[in-house]
Amino acid sequence: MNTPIRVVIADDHRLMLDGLKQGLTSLPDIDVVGTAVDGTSLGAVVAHAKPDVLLVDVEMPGMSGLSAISRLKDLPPTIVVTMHTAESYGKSAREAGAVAFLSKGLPLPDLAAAIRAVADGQYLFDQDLDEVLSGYRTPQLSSRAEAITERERDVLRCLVQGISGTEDIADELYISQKTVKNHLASIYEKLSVNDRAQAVVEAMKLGLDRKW
Amino acid sequence: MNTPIRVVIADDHRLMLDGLKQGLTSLPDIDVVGTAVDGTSLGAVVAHAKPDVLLVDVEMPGMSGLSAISRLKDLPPTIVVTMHTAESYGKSAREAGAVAFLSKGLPLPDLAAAIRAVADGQYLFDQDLDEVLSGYRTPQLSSRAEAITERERDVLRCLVQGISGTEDIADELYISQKTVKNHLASIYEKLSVNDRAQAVVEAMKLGLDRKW
DNA sequence: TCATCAATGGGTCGTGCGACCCATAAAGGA
DNA sequence: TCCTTTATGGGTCGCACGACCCATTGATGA
Repeated sequence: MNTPIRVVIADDHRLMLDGLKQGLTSLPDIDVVGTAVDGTSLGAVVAHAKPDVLLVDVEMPGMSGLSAISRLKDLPPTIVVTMHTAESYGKSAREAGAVAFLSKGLPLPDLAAAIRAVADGQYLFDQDLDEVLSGYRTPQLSSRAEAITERERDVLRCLVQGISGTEDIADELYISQKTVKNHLASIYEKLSVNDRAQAVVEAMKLGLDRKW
Repeated sequence: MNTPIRVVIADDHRLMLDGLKQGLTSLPDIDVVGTAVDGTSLGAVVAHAKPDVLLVDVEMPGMSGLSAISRLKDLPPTIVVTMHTAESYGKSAREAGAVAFLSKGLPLPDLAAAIRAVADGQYLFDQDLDEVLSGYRTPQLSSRAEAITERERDVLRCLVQGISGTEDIADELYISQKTVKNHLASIYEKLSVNDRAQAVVEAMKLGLDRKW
């Protein structure tokens, strides 16, 4: 199972910070491991959380996002975001050590893609963002989840929707009860669980309920 | 069960919009039923989604948030948010028909509290925000969920954590297997389900996994 | 004072569930 | 060509689960 990408977010607007944190954490392959509301505390947070990717707002009171990251040594791959669409900060962001420069006008899934991209070593300064991001749009599911076949997913979806009885699932999918049991047995093995309740928990943790 | 509060959000920054949407939707008592990225489309969205509460950013290109809402008739209780801490827009917001004016520096849980407050008929313009919000901090759980007792929640928490066997739960909580079964039976009745898998699903839908 | 409810516990009964054995048809890659 | 995987199905067995019945303690409130 690919370990999730560890991200630290810095933004002085708590609403933005909390929203991003929530939105990114809900993705199965991204973990928000720390946050900062100003430039001065950022160093300590990064040193402690050891993120794979750093996400910083340019506009911050006191120390700006750019001076904050240029002051860090051992800077992880860093994405700088701004409210302005203008590329005014683009050059300075690069000079400060950032590997990506994005607008806050971007949809959240694109930011997620950008995080995956920079975690993968990409640089994102140019205009053809879409081209680079397209390769990173789908959340990387863990290997265990990938092993779940189409039909097994159907069964799992029934469980997550509250259809838990063998007979109910069989009726829902137009197959025999025995086949349902066979699929469940495969699911249990692949998810390392041993009953329906645990399967539901694992399915939700892996994000299998959100991507279909 | 109290129906969730229906909210429409308008913000030109997609990152903020998507983040807020995600963060608010994850609350058990709030539903985001529509979004707009500019002032012009807001009217149509509100007319279609019929929200209980409207959340609007002041700073938006084209038509500002304020002129957008002042143009609406049948305006639902409206919260205006701004990036600036300054109360510069406060008066204009009131004049435009808003019932609350908040900074984006607010933590997300406070925004959620504010939404509950205005849905309840409160006005939020003054400085003693904390006092008003304090009464709305905890998400209003549905009546069914409220009926779940302390000990039953312990059992439910075990389930959500993947401890599903009767004996395992009994060991975890230092009680007999019989007591576990009794608690489970009560849970099933209160949640209108009939096995552990369905109980897990319901617990997560009601947000019982996030508030303890 | 008395009733109610939460939490703890007992027992019994039937069946649904999970673990194991197996087979067959179709599809797809080596 | 053959082997692997997927989806479909059969059977058996033992135990755990859920549905009922019940009691005792302590707290809380009418």
